[in-house]
Amino acid sequence: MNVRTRFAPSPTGYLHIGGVRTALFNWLLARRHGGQFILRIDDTDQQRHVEEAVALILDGFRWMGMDWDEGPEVGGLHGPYYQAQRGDIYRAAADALIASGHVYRDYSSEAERNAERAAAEAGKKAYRFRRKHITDEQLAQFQAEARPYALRFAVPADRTITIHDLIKGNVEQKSSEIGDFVIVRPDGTPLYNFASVVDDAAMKITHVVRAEEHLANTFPQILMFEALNYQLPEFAHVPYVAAPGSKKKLSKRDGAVGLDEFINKGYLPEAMMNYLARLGWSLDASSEIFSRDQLVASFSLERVNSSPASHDPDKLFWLEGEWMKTLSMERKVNGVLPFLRKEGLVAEPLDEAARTRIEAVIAALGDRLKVFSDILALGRYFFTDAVAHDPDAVKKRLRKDGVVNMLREVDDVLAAVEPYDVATLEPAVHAFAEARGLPMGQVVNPLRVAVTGQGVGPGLYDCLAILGRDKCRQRIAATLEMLSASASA
RNA sequence: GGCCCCGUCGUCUAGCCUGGUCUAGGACACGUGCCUUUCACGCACGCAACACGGGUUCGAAUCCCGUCGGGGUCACCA
Repeated sequence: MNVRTRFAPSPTGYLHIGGVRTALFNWLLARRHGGQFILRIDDTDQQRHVEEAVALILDGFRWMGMDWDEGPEVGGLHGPYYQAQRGDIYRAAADALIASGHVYRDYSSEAERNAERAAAEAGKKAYRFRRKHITDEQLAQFQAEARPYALRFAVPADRTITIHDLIKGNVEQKSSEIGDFVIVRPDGTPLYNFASVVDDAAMKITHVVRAEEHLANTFPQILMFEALNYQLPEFAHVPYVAAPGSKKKLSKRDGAVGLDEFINKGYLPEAMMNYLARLGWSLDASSEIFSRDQLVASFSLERVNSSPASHDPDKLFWLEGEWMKTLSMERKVNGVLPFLRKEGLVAEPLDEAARTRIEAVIAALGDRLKVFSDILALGRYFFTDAVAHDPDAVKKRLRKDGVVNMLREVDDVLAAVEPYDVATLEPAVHAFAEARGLPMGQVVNPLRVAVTGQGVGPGLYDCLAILGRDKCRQRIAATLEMLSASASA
C-alpha cells in the first residue's frame, strides 16, 4: 500500500513543538514506507489567514529537514492545498450529501441554541443538537424570506462507531452521544469536521496521524466518510505533550515552546528531530541517539506511547551537545557566524584571518559549545576589547594575597616568551610557577580571570595564544589598575 | 456533569498484548569520586518508580473490577 500522510495546521502564527512532533511522526511514517507527506493549510475559519504564519511553518519544516511532497510552494495533483481555496470541492460534496439525504437545513437562531445549551448545562447534561421539526408552511416562509440556514449532518440514532486507532487501540462511541453537527455555515464556508474529511479523501490520505484532541472528532468524521462513500483511512491519535515536570498540557506559558525559539538560540535540527522523535516514541530499551536516516528506518506507530509525555528541556540540551560534537568545523563556523554578526563582533566582509580566528576559538571551546549562541556566552571576550570582569571570579581568584605581584611578574614572562604560542607559553608559565614555589592553580586561575574576565573557560594557554601577546598584556594591566583602584577606594 | 483517553524512577522510556527470566532495565537530570589549571568532556559509583484498593492465579508491573488523579470532548474553532 502506498502510504500518504498529512499535516494540516491552521496558520495561527507560531509553530508549537508539540505540533512539530505530530508533523514529524507523519513525515517519518511516510518516509518509512516510501510514501508521500502532504502539507495542507487548514484556514477555513481564519479570516486571519496570515501569509506570514504559513511562511513560519514552511521555514520551520525546512529547518527540520521535513520535506513535503505536496502542498504550498510545491503544488501537487490534489491541490489547492489551502482549504480557503477549495470551496468548489466542498460545495460538490455538500450537494452530494443533500442529495443522499444525510444533511438538512437548520434555520435555528443563535439565541435559540444558546438557550438550549444553557438548559443542558444547568441540568448537568451534555448538549446535543437534534433536528427541529418544521412544518411545510414554516419552511415555505423561511425560503420566501431567504432566511439563512446552516447545513447539519443528521446523525443516525442507534449506532456504535468504532475507531481502530493505531495508537489508542479500539475506541467506541454511541452515536447518541453525538449531536447533529454543522458542516456548512450559512455563508457557505465549511467546518473542520466536514472539510477535513473531504480533503483527506480527495488527497488520498491513508493514515491520519494527529493530536489526541481530535479523537472525539473522529466519530462524526467516520459517519461523514461513510455518508460520502469514501474509503476510511487509518487513524492514529498522538497524546499531547505536557509541560516540564507536569502532566498538564504544554502551553506558551511554560517557557520556550515555539520552534523558532530553539532555532534562534542556535539549536541543531538533528538534535531537535532526535529529541522530538524520542518524545513519546522509542525503538527499544536503550537506544537514544537517532540520526534522521535511522529514524526513517526504524519509526513505527506501534511503538508510539499511548500516554502523554512531558517536554524535557534538559534532555533536549543533552542531545544537542551530543549532536554538536559530531559537527564539522565548517558547519560550526557557519552556525556561529550569525550570532557574532548580530552583535557586530566580526568585520564585514569576513576575511581569512577572522575565519581562522573563529575556528581557533571553536577548537578551544571544544565540547563547551553546545548551542551556537554559546559562542556569545562563552567566547565573547575573544572578539571584543571590552572585557567585563565577572564579580564572582574576581572575588574568588583575584582578591587574594600575592596576586597583584604574581600578575606583574607573569606579565614579564609573557613579554619575554618567544614565540608566543601554546607550545612555548605552557612550559614558560610552568617554569615561572615552579621558580616562585607556587601551585599551578594559583598562577593559572588568576591569570585566566585577568585575561578573559571569566572564572571558567577553555584551557588557559589556548586563551593566551588566541588573544595574542598585546591583548593579554593590556588586559593584565587593566586588571591591575582595577584592583588597585577598588582596593584604595 | 455525560462520554472518551491516559496513569512504571523528578523526566524520557523498556517490560504489559503472549503472567514467572523484574530483588523492574537503559537514558536525562541530580549526588559522590576519579581525571584536571577552571569549566566542559570522559570514566566509576550512587539516589530514585510499577497511583491506590480489591479480585483471578501456585505466581501480577503484566489479566479483571473499583477508587483516585490527569487529559480530551460535548462550537455555525481547528
